[in-house]
Amino acid sequence: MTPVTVLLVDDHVVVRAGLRALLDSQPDIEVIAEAGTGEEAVDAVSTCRPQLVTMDLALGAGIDGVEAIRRIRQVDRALPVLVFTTYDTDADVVRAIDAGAIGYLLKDSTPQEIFAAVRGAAAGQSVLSPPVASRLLQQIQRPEEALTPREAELLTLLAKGMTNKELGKALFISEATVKTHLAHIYAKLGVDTRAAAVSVALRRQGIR
Amino acid sequence: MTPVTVLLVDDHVVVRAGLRALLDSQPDIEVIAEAGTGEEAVDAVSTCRPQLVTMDLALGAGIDGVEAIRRIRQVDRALPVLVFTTYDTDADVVRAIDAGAIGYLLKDSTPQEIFAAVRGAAAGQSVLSPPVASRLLQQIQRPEEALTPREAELLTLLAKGMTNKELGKALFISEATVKTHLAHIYAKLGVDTRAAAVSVALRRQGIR
DNA sequence: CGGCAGATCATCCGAACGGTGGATCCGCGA
DNA sequence: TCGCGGATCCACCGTTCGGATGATCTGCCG
Repeated sequence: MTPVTVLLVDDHVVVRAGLRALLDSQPDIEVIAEAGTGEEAVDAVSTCRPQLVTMDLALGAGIDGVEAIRRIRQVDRALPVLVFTTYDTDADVVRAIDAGAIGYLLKDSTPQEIFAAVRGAAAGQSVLSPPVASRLLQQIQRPEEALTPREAELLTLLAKGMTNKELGKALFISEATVKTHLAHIYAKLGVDTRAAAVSVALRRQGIR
Repeated sequence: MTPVTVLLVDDHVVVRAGLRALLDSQPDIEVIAEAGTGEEAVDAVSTCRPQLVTMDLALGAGIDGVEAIRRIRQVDRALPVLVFTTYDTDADVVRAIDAGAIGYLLKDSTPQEIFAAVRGAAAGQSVLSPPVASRLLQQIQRPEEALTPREAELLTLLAKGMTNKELGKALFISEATVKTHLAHIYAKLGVDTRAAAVSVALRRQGIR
């Protein structure tokens, strides 16, 4: 039988080299291309026609991993994309799955887990790292903690240290509305000050 | 001539495999051992006697990279340790250099930079990734931005979302003193709200 | 010894914030 | 069609915060 052909996408040469070394050690898996940016990845999908893509979410320059997934799936909706990244923040996982990723693997996975994930994803099965899976379950089990898009938007700006007045101008809403959103955010996050909310926000949604 | 013998320390199998693949492609460099935790690394230094150690700072379980560097240098003060990590937060760089690292390399470095760094470090030369170097220079050129220990302490607690009153009780000082410290912190960080200060604090000192 | 930096405390005041309790509008699904 | 959740808005009120300013005490370095 022919091996599964894989395209690696990661901006770190070292990670690409490592994944290639690991995957090529398996007779039924073959890395046929690498890409260091999202743009390269989209091109490589067209030219190399891999059967599976592994995708880092943080890609340094250019479009990010989520956007790359989206574009790849515009080119080939059947092509499974397996996210392979370091962090499993709530927002990242949801955004990646939303963009069409078939699985979400953490970089500290064991080789066995990685092989199984690649084979599973190539066969069309969803694969999630255990920590990611439990996170998602939590998210589902506690929907009351899920911020609305507008609240998340506000929280992001809040994390920049903006005042209510500035938030209002930035979002084209009144200061009163800002305060209403903030009150909702505080309730959902279990805090009662903007400083604490910023703290939670930066931990949750990763760093910027 | 005999190649430089290297011990790789990183909790990610993929990264170890990648570095090994890269370094072993060079005739004058030879990876002789790998370690996934700080404790393993210290043991491996004794048993394998490498001429150079590459060290990730985030090691998952057990002691962290900085502590590992410290212990390795207790075993062999002449053994150069090259930090090889993803992030270059101010605090990390300073702590690693302080612990005795001879260089600080970022994981998104090119293979050429990595080879040069390994050869340089093995020869006893200090090597810093350009972004890291510029950061350190900034730190030195703007000592006025350096927070006093007390201010840093306060900032850490502030990042937990505490109010002035709570900060005062936690640090056994009056609320007035808290405000004085905060004013100094704001001036040094170039912000004027506690939320913005928290934001800066979390970026600077890494997370947690 | 004299000064300087750090830590401590104080007071005052206007601005910003957080809590409470409303209100309207819209779209979506039961 | 009738809710319900999301987004928007408003007013009131007490608390907190940030800025300005000045003061004392300590330890250290020249």
